[in-house]
Amino acid sequence: MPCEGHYKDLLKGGNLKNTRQRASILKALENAGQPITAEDIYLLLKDDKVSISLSTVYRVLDTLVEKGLALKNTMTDNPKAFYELKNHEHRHHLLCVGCHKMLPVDGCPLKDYEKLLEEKFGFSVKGHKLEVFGYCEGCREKPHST
Amino acid sequence: MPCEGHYKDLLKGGNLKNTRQRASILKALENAGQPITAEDIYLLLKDDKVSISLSTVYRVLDTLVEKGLALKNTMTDNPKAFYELKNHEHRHHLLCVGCHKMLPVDGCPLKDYEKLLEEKFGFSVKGHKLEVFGYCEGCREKPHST
DNA sequence: ATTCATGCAAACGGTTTGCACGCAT
DNA sequence: ATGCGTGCAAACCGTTTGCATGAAT
Repeated sequence: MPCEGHYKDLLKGGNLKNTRQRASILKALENAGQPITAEDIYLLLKDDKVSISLSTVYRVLDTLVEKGLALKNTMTDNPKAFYELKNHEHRHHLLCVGCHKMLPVDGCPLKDYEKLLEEKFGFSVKGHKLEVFGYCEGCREKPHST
Repeated sequence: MPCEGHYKDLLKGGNLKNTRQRASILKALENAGQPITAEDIYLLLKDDKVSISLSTVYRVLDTLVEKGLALKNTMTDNPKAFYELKNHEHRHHLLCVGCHKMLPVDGCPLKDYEKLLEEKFGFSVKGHKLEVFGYCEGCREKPHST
């Protein structure tokens, strides 16, 4: 349960001025607890009576990613980028193509694979993106419900 | 070494008219042997004196994907979509962030993982996208060459 | 002859950018 | 006081679409 100053420190660590917009975006990302889009953030903050512009959201997110405080992701067949805080454990998400929910899964199946790539191909792995899609438990029983 | 009629059959199988543009796009995808963008195809065909428009390239690619003849992929930090023929073995690519080459890797580390997801979460996996990035053998020795 | 594919140009949508103003330091 | 951050509106760029023409069946 982080206090408000929490965001302040995060920002200071990146040599970033502690503005209301930036702190609000960090808070929104943290509250979400899963990847959300720039527009999501924009609307969340509007609801919260935080005055902000969409371009600022994009600029702040870019900065956070650049400073290593956040992660950016895109998924095929959705032009919008998703952002998440780089706080929590490394994890992936299952995308239900029925209800479009994202199911977080802790742990990562790729650790050994990356080691193998280093050894076999001399490829120095810096990161990866994994997108698994299919039907969640609820939707697999009624796959034509949409 | 497929003959020209090869493409014709592919198209017929999808109830698609056998046009010069479609056959050329299929050929370009096959020649490439790795994921390429719509613009890549457009330029390749222009060089080859095949008259075609960019929108046709997009429309044909969409159709091919829809018919299951091709795969579409997007990578974070590159807004362009990549397309490849769905001919060959399932495989992934290593993206070098130094020289931006794509290194194909046969095989897939996710088979067991997908089985696990089915069992543990009741999630019916339909497919996945994997993007591994880092430095290739050539670039890891001179990572600041760009 | 009919239906489907193509080319062109204009629209679209998410993201980026230039510039003037405002706020954190 | 200074420099970085923000808002606005316009630009950007990959992609999509409407419509009239053209080609495959």
